[in-house]
Amino acid sequence: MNDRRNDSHRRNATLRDVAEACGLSVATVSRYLNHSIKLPTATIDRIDQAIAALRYQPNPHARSLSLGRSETIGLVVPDIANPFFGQLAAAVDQAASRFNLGLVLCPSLGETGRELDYLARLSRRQFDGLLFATGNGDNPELLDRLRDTANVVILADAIDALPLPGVVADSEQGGYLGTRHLIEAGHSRLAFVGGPEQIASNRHRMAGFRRAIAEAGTRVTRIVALHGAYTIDHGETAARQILDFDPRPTAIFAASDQIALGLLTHFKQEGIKVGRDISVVTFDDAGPHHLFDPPLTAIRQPIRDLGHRAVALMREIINGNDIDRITETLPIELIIRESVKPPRS
Amino acid sequence: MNDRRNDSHRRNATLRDVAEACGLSVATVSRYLNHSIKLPTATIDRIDQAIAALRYQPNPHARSLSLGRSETIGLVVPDIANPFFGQLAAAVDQAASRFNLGLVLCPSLGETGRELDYLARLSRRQFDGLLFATGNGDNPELLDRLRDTANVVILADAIDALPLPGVVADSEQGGYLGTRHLIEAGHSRLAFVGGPEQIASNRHRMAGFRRAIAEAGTRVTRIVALHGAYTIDHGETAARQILDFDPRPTAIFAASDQIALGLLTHFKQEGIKVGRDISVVTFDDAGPHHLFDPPLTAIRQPIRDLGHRAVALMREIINGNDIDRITETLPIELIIRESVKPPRS
DNA sequence: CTGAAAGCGCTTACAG
DNA sequence: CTGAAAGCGCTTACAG
Repeated sequence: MNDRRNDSHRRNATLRDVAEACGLSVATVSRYLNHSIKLPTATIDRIDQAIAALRYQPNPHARSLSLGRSETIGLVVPDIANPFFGQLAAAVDQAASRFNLGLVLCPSLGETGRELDYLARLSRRQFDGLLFATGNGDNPELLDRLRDTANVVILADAIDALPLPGVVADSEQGGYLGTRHLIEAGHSRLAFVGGPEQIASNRHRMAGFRRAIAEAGTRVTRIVALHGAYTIDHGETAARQILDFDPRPTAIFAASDQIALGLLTHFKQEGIKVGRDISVVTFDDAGPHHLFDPPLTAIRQPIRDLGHRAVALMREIINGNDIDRITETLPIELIIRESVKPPRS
Repeated sequence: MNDRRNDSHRRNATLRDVAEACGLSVATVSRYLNHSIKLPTATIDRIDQAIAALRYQPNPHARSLSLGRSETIGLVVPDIANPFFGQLAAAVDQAASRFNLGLVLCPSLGETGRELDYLARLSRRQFDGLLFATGNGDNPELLDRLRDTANVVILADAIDALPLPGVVADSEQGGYLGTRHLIEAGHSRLAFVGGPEQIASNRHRMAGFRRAIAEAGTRVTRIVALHGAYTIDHGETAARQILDFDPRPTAIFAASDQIALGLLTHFKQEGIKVGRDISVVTFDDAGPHHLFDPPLTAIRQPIRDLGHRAVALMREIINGNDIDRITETLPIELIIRESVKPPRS
């Protein structure tokens, strides 16, 4: 016993150490720590002193094992190096830490395998809940697992096929506003460069694109849609294709920042000047677009609100409150900069 | 007992469930799973089938509690929304997952309190190791804790005061190369806009800046150094101050991308054209700088290598191999774009 | 080689 | 109100 005591500055102190140190049972100290007991202030002081002296901190594994929950949520994102997800992660972290919820980042690289793995860890209660941003909402296996998994909230990219709680930006309205802006500038040949054709965010952005075009009637004479992935590579490829069309589209709606980056990179390489030679609006607006040449007009996602709202929803779920299994839509905003100009006749 | 069996499709299966299912003891199954036993193939098949049928997966909390380690490392970064750290996190994740190490992101917001908290969790074995990127390397309390904490590797920002294993970019050489580039373009009035004055990365970048100037002899006639923080705000403030100097510096070395972003934002606002009116080189190069107006000349950090090397070091440490408690320096690269031009006479 | 049992450090239903 | 004890689901030293 003395041995245990003596090297307790080496080992981490356990609940038992502090209980012994103040002549109480571990049960009492545990209850005190979990606020499920009222104690005389003298006792409280003794405990607090022992805790301070021993630098006691609860072992999270033991606690989680016993409790069957971890007080931690996970955030799965396709690519943490993408500033949109970086900013989203920062927003989620801020909200989570306000509620004393741990946050672990779960990068999926867009791989369904990794996503399923995170779901499995959820069911092992390694996480109490999972905030799920995925571009694989059309994958049957993933849908299957998602269907009978509780404590998931969809984030950033809707999954239409399933009634799941979630928060996303208003992609349809974003597609609409951006495209209308293009049309109002006088463009009649439009290109939509999108992500994976079947996933909700892409379909919604495309739907908004279509709505603006329908509204414009005969003013729009030509449309091309190039679906693919929300990546720089796809943007570059699409840029190449667009330059080859005859007649060439004069304005592009890029369904994500990464796509726009690819577009701009290729145009720059080819000496095509955005604004003057071709107009572009992007979606997300998670980059320093005001410093671009030219400054990039964009549909801005409400990143902070998305993150905060998702955490709020998750808290409701974890606390056992009933919640609508529908995904909420947050408003987007058109940020007009200088990448959209009238077409040169 | 039958009860347990019957609802085992509801509960998560435990090791005991699979042991019962194939008529073995939990000890044997556990040993099999941990590769510390040779079994007849018939038995192996039985176990594998039971595992598959019950969809068994080990409970990570139980495992960690029993083992006293978590097979997880943490990455503490000041700001996950900063693309430099986002890209660093992606690199670390890639390396960690290659070794089947879990990674949890620990955003510190630059707060020492949070950093100490992560260190405490490390000593509770919530992490087996911590990759530590901090701008608080001059904080005495943090230094104290770091001194007697094992399993920490310093990342991205050196801590000179302590002999700790780590990996950083060659800030001194970066400061030198960037500044020499400015001087070679013909500038004689130079400004250094840095981060916190006392931290290693800033001092090293400043030292490189000084070395280039010393080397230039009398060609450089005026120097101003504006230390502060690696933030956009500081960049904006510094830009304002620089414009007020008389005579005004004609070239700026920005010690981080965030600082450069602030600089450029203010200059743009004021109608000062970078390249023409003032030259700028940035440090980090984690943004789409080739698309800026003008494209930003930069010192590029070897982000991927930093992340990979840090994980490799951590593995050595975790595996108990002796490792030098020195921080390694990785080479940087000068990326010449168009934000540095000769001064207008 | 295999199994029964102790132990990891908590929480909490159950008795007193 | 408080404590002894069981239990969370693993791993592994110790016996057989």
